[in-house]
Amino acid sequence: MARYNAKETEEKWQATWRERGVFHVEADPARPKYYVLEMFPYPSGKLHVGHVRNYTMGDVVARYKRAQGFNVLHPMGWDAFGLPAENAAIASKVHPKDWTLQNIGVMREQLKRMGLSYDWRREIATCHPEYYKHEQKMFLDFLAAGLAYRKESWVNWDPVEHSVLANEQVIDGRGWRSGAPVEKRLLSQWFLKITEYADDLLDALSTLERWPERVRVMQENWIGKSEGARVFFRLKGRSDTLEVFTTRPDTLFGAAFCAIAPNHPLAAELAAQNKPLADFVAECNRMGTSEAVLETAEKRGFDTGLKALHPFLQGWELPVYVANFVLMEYGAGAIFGCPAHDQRDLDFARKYKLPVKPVVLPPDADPKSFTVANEAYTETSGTIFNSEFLNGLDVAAAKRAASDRLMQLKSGERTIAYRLRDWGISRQRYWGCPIPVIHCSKCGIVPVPQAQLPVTLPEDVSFDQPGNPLAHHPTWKHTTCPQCGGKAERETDTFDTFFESSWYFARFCSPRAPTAFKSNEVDYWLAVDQYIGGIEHAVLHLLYSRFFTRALKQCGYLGVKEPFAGLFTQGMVCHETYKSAEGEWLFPEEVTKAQDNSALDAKGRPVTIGRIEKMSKSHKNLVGLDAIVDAYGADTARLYLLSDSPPERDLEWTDAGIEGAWRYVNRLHRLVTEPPVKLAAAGARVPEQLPAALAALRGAIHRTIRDVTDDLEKFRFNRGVARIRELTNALEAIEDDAGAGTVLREGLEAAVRLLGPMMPHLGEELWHELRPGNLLADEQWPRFDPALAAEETVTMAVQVNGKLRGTVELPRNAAEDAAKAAALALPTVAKALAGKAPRKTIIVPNRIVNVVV
RNA sequence: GCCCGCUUGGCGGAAUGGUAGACGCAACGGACUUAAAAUCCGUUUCUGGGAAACCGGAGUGCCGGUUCGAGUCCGGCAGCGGGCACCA
Repeated sequence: MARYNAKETEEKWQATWRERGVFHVEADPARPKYYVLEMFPYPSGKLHVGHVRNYTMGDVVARYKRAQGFNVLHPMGWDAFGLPAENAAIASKVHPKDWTLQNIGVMREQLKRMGLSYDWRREIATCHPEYYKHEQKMFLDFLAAGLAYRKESWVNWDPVEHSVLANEQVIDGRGWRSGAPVEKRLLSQWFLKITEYADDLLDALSTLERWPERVRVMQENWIGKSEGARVFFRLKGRSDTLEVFTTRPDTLFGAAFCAIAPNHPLAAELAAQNKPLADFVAECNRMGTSEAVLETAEKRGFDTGLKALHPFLQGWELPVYVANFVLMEYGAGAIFGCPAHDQRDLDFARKYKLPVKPVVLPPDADPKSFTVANEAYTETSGTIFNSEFLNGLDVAAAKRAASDRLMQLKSGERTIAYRLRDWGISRQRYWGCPIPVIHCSKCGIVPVPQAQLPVTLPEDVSFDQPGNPLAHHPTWKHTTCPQCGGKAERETDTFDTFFESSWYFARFCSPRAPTAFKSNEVDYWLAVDQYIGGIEHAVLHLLYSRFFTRALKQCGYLGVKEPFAGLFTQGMVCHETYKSAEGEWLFPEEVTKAQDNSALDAKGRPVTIGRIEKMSKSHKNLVGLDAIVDAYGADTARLYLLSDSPPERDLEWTDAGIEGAWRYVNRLHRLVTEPPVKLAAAGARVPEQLPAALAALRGAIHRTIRDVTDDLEKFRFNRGVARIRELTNALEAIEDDAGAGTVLREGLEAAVRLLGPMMPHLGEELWHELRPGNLLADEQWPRFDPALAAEETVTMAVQVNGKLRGTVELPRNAAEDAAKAAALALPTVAKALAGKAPRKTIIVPNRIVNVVV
């Protein structure tokens, strides 16, 4: 028996699709559109099977929507700027551009072998000036609109990457790529005003109905909105005030101290005349900010001797401390401490012997005896006491009353604080988009005139010394000031690479347009209807893109503010890990597994089988894509990636699993090419009257069409595959009878069409076998007949007191009396009743009869 | 600490409040074969009785509740995973 020749077949149909331009697409206002997009890859080298899971899912959606008549945009490109290219340049003397373009070449061919339905004419790579020149213009527009600005600030410095990182790129105090503990440095940097949109980014989350709840919650937490008040404390003996932020103005009468951040301007001012304070501030700045340090760090303060005057009570003086736990970046960089109702303030108060006065009385507590010992009362239920005009109010009312009084006294106002901070976009790296500004000693910072764009990267760079090659370049940065014509220097920082990925989805609509976007194209295609990618971008790329789209809208580029109407976050592909006796990671192909599941390396030495982890270069637990496609074909890999786990969960890649998918590919191929009964001619009608078994099979065919369609709508690919396998099993078991050939044909055609989006090459091949002439890719999605899908007889479960005692076969929609009679006629039911008369009978039509005694 | 999510056979996983374990993987037994591969058939939640056909009992992390009926809904607990966190 001939095995399916995947390689030959897949190449044949890929050539056909390519020659006929089947997946070329143009905007067409007369047709409904559907934009499917998978997060585009960084061209890091070669693809492994873990990379292609989300492309496969996107392709299923694209092909399915196409078959349903949508005008489907499904593009692919390359997030081509980034640090690995520079690291490769340093390590192996290859130019980042050459390295990147070469990788793109390799990966493009790998993707093409997967048979993905991309319109390859729309391919973009973000490292080309034809792409990045547009974002240079965007930046200048943002600058003009006040959405981009430069400031000196304490930034996250990655000592391994020799560059700044955004807050979103610091994970547990370490660089997101390098894993190195991040240091703080004071640098002048470019920022985008994402905080300007904090409220809108938060509010609009509720409109993203087709986003995973999880991602929305993560963005909500990241934005971190807190409603509260600013309080201006007058300072004794000074004319200025100290501003603090609090979410609990209701506890102002419980205040015991104020504290400011070590890098607060007031701290700097006081330290100038106070050596011990200066030493304390210096010590705080030396301290790391990693999680481990913070966990163990002692809460420490330094009494400045300054006194803050309480806004509500004349003569009440609070000591002002510099404290190591107060952050300059949040709120006002200063707090007031209420020890009774904040655990950290309580610890601080005990340490420095400050008073602890409770002002919120818990429900049922006695105002005369209630005290706070070692645990602050942080709940917001209770009544305010010890608080003058706030006494007797609940917490919410007291917050309002306190804020109102602050306003009256001009000692404060309501405000909202966000955890979100502006997006620092400067990177001290070569392989990125140059920031189009010029530094002039006379004119200051001057934008590059739009007519001079793009500012292109110089190609003749050297990576011999650490730091930014652009800064070391002998000539590139030297230029003239566009304003005064004098000597000036170019900005040598480049954009964070998340800049490029914040608008690429819109560029795909008109990828060769001379301007960034053609309005008729972006208006037609955006927003992306279905976006697919990893959860790791929940607060990176996905938040930046939402902000960027709003900024582009503000500057007149686009009409939409939300880029992605639907989002699906797929699980990762995992694999066992292997370690040699020396403790070195081993690739799966270096390991041989024995029957008892023990493992040996190439030289026969024992190998430790480690945890199942996400496929990654660092763990070497990779399965190369080429080897799998060579051995089994793209369709087998696609089927496995879709069928073995629900798409949002992780999937473990195993040899046995891919073998199982390969078996099914061959089985289906055989079923069509060597059918168990002679197939009727194409287009032959199914007879009206069929033997019972064939009628039942026909019902199953139509139910499968109905249910698989529903599964694809709901991203339940694994369930859909299971249903089609069930149908295949039933078709294999068909017995020859009158009309069998027509029913089998109907079933096979349905199965092939339903599997088409998942296994497009096999689909074309089998469709060609069944219906020579038309491409499956051009066929409509199959329809089902509801009358046929409805079962003629149903199996009803029969319970006595909720316990299953048997089943009865009845005609669909049988009368309740008939169902009851049939159920009571069962001997097992009679036995369970033990002579007692049924008290009640519950009947759910076509499902269950429950006899209650 | 706060906020999410998850917990079903040996494994991945199915089940609009209505027959728990579809579909697959693995394992075991058998057929075909000189043999292997491939393929095909069968068994496989646990457990009691039985030579067998078969007849029973228990079972979806744990405890409780709602319901004629709970994997599914509600309350509590545990474990695992994730996000945020000196955030005032």
